[in-house]
Amino acid sequence: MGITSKELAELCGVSRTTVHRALYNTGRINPETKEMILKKAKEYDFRPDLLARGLVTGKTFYIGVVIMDSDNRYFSQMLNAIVREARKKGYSVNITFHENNADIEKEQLCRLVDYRVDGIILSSIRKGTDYRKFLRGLNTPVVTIDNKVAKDLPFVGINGKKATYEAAEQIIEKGYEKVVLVCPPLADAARENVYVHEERAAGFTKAMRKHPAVKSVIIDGWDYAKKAFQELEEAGGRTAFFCTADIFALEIMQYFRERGKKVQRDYGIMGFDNIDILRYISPKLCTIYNSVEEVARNAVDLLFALMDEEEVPAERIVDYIPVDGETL
Amino acid sequence: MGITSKELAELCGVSRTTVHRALYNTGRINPETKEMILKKAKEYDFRPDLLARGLVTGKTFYIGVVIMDSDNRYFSQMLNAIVREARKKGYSVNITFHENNADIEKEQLCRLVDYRVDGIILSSIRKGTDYRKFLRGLNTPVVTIDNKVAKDLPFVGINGKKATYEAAEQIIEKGYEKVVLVCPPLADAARENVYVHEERAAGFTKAMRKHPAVKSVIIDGWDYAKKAFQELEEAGGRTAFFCTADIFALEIMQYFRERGKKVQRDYGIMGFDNIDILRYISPKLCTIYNSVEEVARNAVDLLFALMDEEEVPAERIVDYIPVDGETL
DNA sequence: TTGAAAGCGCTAACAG
DNA sequence: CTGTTAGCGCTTTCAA
Repeated sequence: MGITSKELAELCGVSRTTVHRALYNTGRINPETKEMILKKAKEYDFRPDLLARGLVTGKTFYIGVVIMDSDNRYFSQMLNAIVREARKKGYSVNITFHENNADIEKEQLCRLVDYRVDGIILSSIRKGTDYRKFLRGLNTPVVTIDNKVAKDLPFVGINGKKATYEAAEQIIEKGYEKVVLVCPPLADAARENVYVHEERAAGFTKAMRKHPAVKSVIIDGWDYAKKAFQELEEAGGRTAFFCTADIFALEIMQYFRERGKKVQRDYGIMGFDNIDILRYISPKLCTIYNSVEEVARNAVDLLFALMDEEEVPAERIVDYIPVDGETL
Repeated sequence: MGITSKELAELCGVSRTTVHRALYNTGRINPETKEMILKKAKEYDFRPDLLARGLVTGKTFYIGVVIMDSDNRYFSQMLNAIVREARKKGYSVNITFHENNADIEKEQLCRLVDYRVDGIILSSIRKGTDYRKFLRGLNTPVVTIDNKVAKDLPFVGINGKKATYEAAEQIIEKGYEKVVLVCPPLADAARENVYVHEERAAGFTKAMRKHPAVKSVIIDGWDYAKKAFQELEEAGGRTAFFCTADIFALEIMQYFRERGKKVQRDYGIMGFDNIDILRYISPKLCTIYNSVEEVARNAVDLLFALMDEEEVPAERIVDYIPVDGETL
């Protein structure tokens, strides 16, 4: 740290108030004193203590982010976009991970509030009215992303149900006789908020009901690759796997490859999210673009609106975009 | 925010000091008053204002991180590890990106200091004694990672030179008659700190000098995929590409695949870093594990030592680990 | 046009 | 064992 405003004031032979006025053009001030103060300020490289300012103004120009972690490719892209957006508006980002642990999530949220962040973006693993009450009790604007926590909490996400509905239709059109939904998180639905995946599963089942002739299977749980392989072996017609996240698709392709199964020849597969690493994967995975940048931008935007206490619609649904590939 | 310590004191009918003593076991206090205060504190969910505390104690329990961005897979893994390590020690992380812009880097560093972070981890794009002076002038412990900024600044990284030296030897042993080093950042060496890549290039050239019979080429600049392809076409013997980052290798493999070249049959290739997405890439890329977690752990560790004003060796070199694959 | 004084919420030295 | 007081560095009335 350099010099304080008090020291600067002494150096200039004026009061702290005058220094303040010179620096922030607030109130009337003699142009000459102002210039003199600015010169000295530059000379001594005065920079205000942001902690002290935050304490008195009640604004820290910080936003807090609580997500699972940044190992997950989707989240690290999200984080990147959030930091960028925030910076544009002069905000810094305080990042924390809950690591899929409900207690940690709560703890981190409290900590952020105690640091007086101006707002929070949260991808929660919790849900329900109790938790909504807790979030409200923080007395800090919170925007939820990905997983919806409760109906009336600000939320940004995509319409996953519609996306998977349409995708399933498309798969069926291609003539697959058996379509397997791979959705591991469903197994955790009792303990965690897996809204994102439930929505995607819902779209799938809705589509399958329309086509009773096509065989349909749902796989949940984290030994999904093995289960998927069994389904492929049993077969009973051309089989496609629809995964509720790209990462599951990649794991399965890997698993199948090691067992001599070739995509397109032996099976079809589709993912969801269009994470950036797909660029390096061959053959190109069919997927659905869950526009991270768009979600991030909207989340930050909505958060700022809430911080300004604007009356805003509490929900923003961003468009998804189907991405063509070579795996169906 | 909930209730303040002053309000809590009133509620309990004692002074703020007593409240403080009850909460933090400091100094003598009547067990009964203590219990009473703790009970009330819990009842009203008192949590101290961390900003105010930071202002008075001079410690914020924040560390700042300045890296390029979290699009880069290496950095997002790094970030993840740093946040984890920091949390273990009760610290939060304030994350900022410099986006390869020297001015932004400086600005972000200042901002972090003005927020009184207790220490900073920096992957810089600058170097030299002037910049070292600037960093010293921040009066905040700074640990540099990846790129060394100046000799006597705390630094954590791996021995890239030795790693590439050994790797090059290995490639040559496999009988390749031409080895191409792909190191795009070298083209930016005048403007940026590209220490990491310079080191890796140095190890390569050192090895090649030992084997004058093997043809050796160096490619820099960001149209490297095209250039690499030209080298392959010209050939003049079995050709291997040694890339100073996995990501370059992936781009090249992609580029070559689109042009009908098959790895191992038509060329050999090796990367550096062992980023996590390689797991999904087939064939498995030969590479060198740049132990992110290890680097992160050491960086945080070293930073804490500096913050405690311990006399510590300013440099920690972490081991790399060669990773076998199917691309040579 | 300038300055004095209060206060943000906390900690810490010093009295009682 | 408890309370008073001062102060971290800033902003913001209010008065001169």
